[in-house]
Amino acid sequence: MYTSSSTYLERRSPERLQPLKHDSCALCTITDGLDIAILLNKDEKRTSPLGSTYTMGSSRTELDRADPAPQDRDTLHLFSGPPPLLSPTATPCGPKDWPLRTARQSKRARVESIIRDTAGSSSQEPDIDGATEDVQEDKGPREWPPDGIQAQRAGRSGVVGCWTSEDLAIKNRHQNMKCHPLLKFKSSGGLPPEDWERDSDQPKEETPLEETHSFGSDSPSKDHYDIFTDPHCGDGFEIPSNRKACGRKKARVPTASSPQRTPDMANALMANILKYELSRAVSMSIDSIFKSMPLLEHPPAVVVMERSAATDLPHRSHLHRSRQGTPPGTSPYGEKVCGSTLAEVQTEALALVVQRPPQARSNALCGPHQRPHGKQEFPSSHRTELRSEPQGSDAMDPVRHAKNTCDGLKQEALSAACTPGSKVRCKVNSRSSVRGAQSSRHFAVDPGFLGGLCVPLDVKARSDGPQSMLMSNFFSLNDGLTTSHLKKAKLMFFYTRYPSSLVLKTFFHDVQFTRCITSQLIKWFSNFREFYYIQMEKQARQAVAEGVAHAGALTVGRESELFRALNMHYNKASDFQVPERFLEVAEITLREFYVAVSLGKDSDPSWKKPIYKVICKLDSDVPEEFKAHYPD
DNA sequence: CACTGTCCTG
DNA sequence: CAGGACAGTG
Repeated sequence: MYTSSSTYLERRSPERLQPLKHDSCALCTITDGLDIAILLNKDEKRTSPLGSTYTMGSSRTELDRADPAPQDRDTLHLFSGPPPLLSPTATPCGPKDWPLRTARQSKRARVESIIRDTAGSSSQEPDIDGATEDVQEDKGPREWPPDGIQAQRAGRSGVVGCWTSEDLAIKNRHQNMKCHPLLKFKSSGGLPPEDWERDSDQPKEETPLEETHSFGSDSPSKDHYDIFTDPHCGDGFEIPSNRKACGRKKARVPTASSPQRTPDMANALMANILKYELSRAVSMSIDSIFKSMPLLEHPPAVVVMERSAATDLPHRSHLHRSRQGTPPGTSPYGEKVCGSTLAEVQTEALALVVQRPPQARSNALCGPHQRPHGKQEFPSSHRTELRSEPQGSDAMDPVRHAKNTCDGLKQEALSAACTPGSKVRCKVNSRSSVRGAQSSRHFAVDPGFLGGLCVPLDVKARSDGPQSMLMSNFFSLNDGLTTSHLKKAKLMFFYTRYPSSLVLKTFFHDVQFTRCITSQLIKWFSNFREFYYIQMEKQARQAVAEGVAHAGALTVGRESELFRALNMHYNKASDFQVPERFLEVAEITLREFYVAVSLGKDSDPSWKKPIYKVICKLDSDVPEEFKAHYPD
């Protein structure tokens, strides 16, 4: 759930850092949580502005504020994930001889700080909350960053406008604080990253993904005090891989003056804090999930929502981009996400939302397949196979319903998905739709799931994980043509070689007819015709070459070579009883070609056109059965 | 100009 | 089977 959110930031952060690395001014423009770590890191290098992270946390308890450590940890933890930029061999960000021992000391110091603060230890400013105390307390090794920098950041990032009155009140009480870095989260997403952060701060919350990529693997315990150096942080600009660790590590150097407290007290306090943070994190993550739900419910709105995505929850905007063909490894912000893929980022969350037991899924969406079949052209021996395809039109009903609820704008958006950039999309659609099945380079997605969901072929082929699976399910359900559609089209070809768009819409009523879909269907039939005419011409030339006396001598029977070729192409499984009429039409076509060839008309570049004209008049009505089901 | 169909190519 | 170029049509 929220893990993905935090992971998102974690993955992203290194990228955001990149440009900053060499340009300290860039700090001013950063609007998400990253700069916090940067600031902390940088500041800590000189001295550390710990405690600053607290003052503005208006929603936090006094206890929280009293101790900068947890907050600090949280903040830094934002970058504790498996940054793609980090190599497994990343060197520690701090001195190599900073061992876990130091970490324990830091922990201890933090707890002590909590105790001290809650006990109402002295402060130079009586009405000041813990943050200031912390500042005072850590005054030795830490300093506030130059006011100029903070003010600059505040100004440029527009953070000030986001301050709550309480924040401001607190701010006013702290002359040293020009701006609280954490406030920036308010302008960058609504969900305080520290909350996501906190989530992942709990070892239990760590996803397998994070574990595999845990660059802090040196310490299996996921101790956040592990120290790593981002290889991209040159010149001592250290970005903790376990970023929080890095920053915190330095920040939390215990002071010699730290009073000793009993471990029991510390534990109790820590437990309380933990409890509080946990419950808060859970509720926040639930909120974030619900915030992103509308997206899933109204797929066509994607384009419309795109604009706001940038200012929305990061993982949400991320979804948009992924869906819109953002090249793999490119973040919604156009940055390369080195190493990790965005798909990975979303994997857990989406899997949680979508995955259900195959059967339940199938039933839920598609329902029992009801085939109003008459015998007609369908041999009973194949009835089972035909019925087995759960992609009845019923299956699409939910989608159609959803579509119907869309307003014009959304319809337009959906249409747009197939127009301007549509070519790309269409390509993906049909191209992979046919080949995807065979192309095993596509990924392991529960086939039962996809089939049960009546997911378009392209989706099946493209699915490179639960992420794209979810995307596609909601986005493409009604704009993709499936193999079943293709098969149906081929069988329809036995009746109509030149279907009108009305016929297409009638018999493919379960797909959202965009221009893209329409032309794809038209293209299909065009291809069918192409093959058909090629076979006819080939056969006619062969007849001419064989010295067939007259056209009447040419017949097309079910045993003929010509018919076999055609049947193999349009009815590969031979599970469809080809209508007699088709044999007649084929015969007529063959004779037309024979006559033309034998008369030497083929010297005319457009000699086939008259034939086409004849053939297009031979179309017959497509049986009603084709409206009802997929002959797959 | 948009759409459709054919032809060629991959 | 799809994409692209091209031509014909309304």
